[in-house]
Amino acid sequence: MLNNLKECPYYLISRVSLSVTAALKKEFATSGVEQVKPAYLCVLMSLWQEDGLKVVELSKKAGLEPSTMTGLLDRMERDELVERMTYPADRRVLRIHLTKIGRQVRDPVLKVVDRVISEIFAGIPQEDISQTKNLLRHVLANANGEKR
Amino acid sequence: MLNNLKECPYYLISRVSLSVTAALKKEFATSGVEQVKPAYLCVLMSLWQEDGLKVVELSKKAGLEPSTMTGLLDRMERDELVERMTYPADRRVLRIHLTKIGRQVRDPVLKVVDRVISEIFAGIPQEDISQTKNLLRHVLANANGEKR
DNA sequence: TACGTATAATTCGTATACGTGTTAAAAAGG
DNA sequence: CCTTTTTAACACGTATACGAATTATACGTA
Repeated sequence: MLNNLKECPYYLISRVSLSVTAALKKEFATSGVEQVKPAYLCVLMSLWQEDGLKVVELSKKAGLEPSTMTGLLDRMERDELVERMTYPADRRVLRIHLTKIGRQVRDPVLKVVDRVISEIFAGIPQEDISQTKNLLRHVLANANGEKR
Repeated sequence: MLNNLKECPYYLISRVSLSVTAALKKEFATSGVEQVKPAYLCVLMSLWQEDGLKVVELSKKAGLEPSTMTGLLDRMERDELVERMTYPADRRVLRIHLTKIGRQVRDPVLKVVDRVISEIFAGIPQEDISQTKNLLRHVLANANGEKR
């Protein structure tokens, strides 16, 4: 039975997630992309690959609930990174499009992400990082598969 | 340059953290410990080891800001798991004590945590889990060490 | 075509976390 | 002592996330 916080994988994963979020937030704020927040990343990366996705498609890719995506898009629209556009072929749907700024921040944002990730993994062999990424993907598969 | 969400370690870690949180929440709710929320764990585990800690000590152990701990303790007090007690020797300090319920939930809560963790890591060799835990501890050390 | 069902997006209430600023009390330094 | 600094806890505003309920629209079927 677990009784030490530092031995608890849940504690470790949560702490790392919060630490990386804090590091990204700080770096965005001081790297000329002040309007970008860590949570925006999953939307931006999806739209840089394919612009004009629906809210449902974005939530699916990001692994977030649609209701969470609504608030995220509100803030991203306020920060002039995306726009919601109506879709006449299905009037329930909104297509999310990058603004000019949303396209322009791509390179600096990806540079920040690369820098933060390499700092956070400093001194850890690439092989270990790959193995951990595989383990995390396995865990996600467990979590999603066992829900049904 | 990263351009695929599934390759991004930050995405993987965040998703796993949220998945485990959701699984714990659901299991607590259906295992006779309805009043326990995943975020309470870091406080409960600290107090089960040593009751009567100060707010600052709890935040330090949990890796959370004191202002976050205030809200957490508000909810835990509302849910009758802990009480704030004044400390005459230093009137700025509040000592956090487990209630009777707070002590009673220990076994069922730890059982839920064990169960959820073993489900989430199903099919993954113990050795890989240990290696990942080491990597995460290393990452946390990087994150904390480089702040100064 | 009309009705029931499904889907897209949102709203609302709650939980969790941060950072800044505030207040009270203790500690330190002259 | 008295002033300055530090410390403990909290208040407040904001960001992020969930789930249940709601609204508008589309779809399937009788």
